[in-house]
Amino acid sequence: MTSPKNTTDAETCPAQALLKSLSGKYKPEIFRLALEGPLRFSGLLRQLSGANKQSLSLALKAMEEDGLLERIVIQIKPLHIEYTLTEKGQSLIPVFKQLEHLG
Amino acid sequence: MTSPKNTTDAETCPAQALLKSLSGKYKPEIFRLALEGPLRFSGLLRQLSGANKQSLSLALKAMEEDGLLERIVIQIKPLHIEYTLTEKGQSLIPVFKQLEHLG
DNA sequence: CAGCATCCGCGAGGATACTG
DNA sequence: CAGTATCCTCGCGGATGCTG
Repeated sequence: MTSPKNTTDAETCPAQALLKSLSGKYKPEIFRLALEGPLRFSGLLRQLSGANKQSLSLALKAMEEDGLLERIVIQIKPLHIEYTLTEKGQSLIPVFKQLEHLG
Repeated sequence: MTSPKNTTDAETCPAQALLKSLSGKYKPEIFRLALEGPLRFSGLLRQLSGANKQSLSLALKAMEEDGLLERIVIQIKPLHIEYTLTEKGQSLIPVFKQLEHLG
């Protein structure tokens, strides 16, 4: 309320939103890996050293609910599931790189 | 190790260090208030709505140990104590404003 | 393979009482 | 006024076992 058109306002600042959506131990790294192509659950488990199924599952679900990732079920047995960046996720790539650059 | 002179390297990136030193519920706001002048304990307690003495005390001590704030005792009874930005703290003001601007 | 249910440990932060 | 000492709560993340 201090200034009418502030670029850091929550609604107008995608960095704000992204920062919130990526709050969590593995989410930033998951997002970064998603830049390189579709993700698989078991692949992530290996790449995110230290993560377990539970943590990973929760992180992916949260990112899906935040509209960052899309969950794609490939109907073969055994099931394969891919996670890819949504349109919204892709639109946030430049912001992500900015944040990454800051640390 | 991916690139030799990366601006996001911990040692070369003041944003990194500041982000770390300001991790905590009240520290960013304390820093911001410190820009406007010397801080007093009881004043902060009022301005940081929700903070209690314990939380504030720990935050101030951590920021002091991180070299951001200087603790100045004014020897009158009852004791008054002021917290001001150190040289290092002042040197980080531009970085702080950048981070603030991003959210 | 992918994911949920359950249990556990830890650290941040809050409430309150006591002290110099 | 400016803390310190305890105690408590809560959420994140880890470990493990079961299921489709």
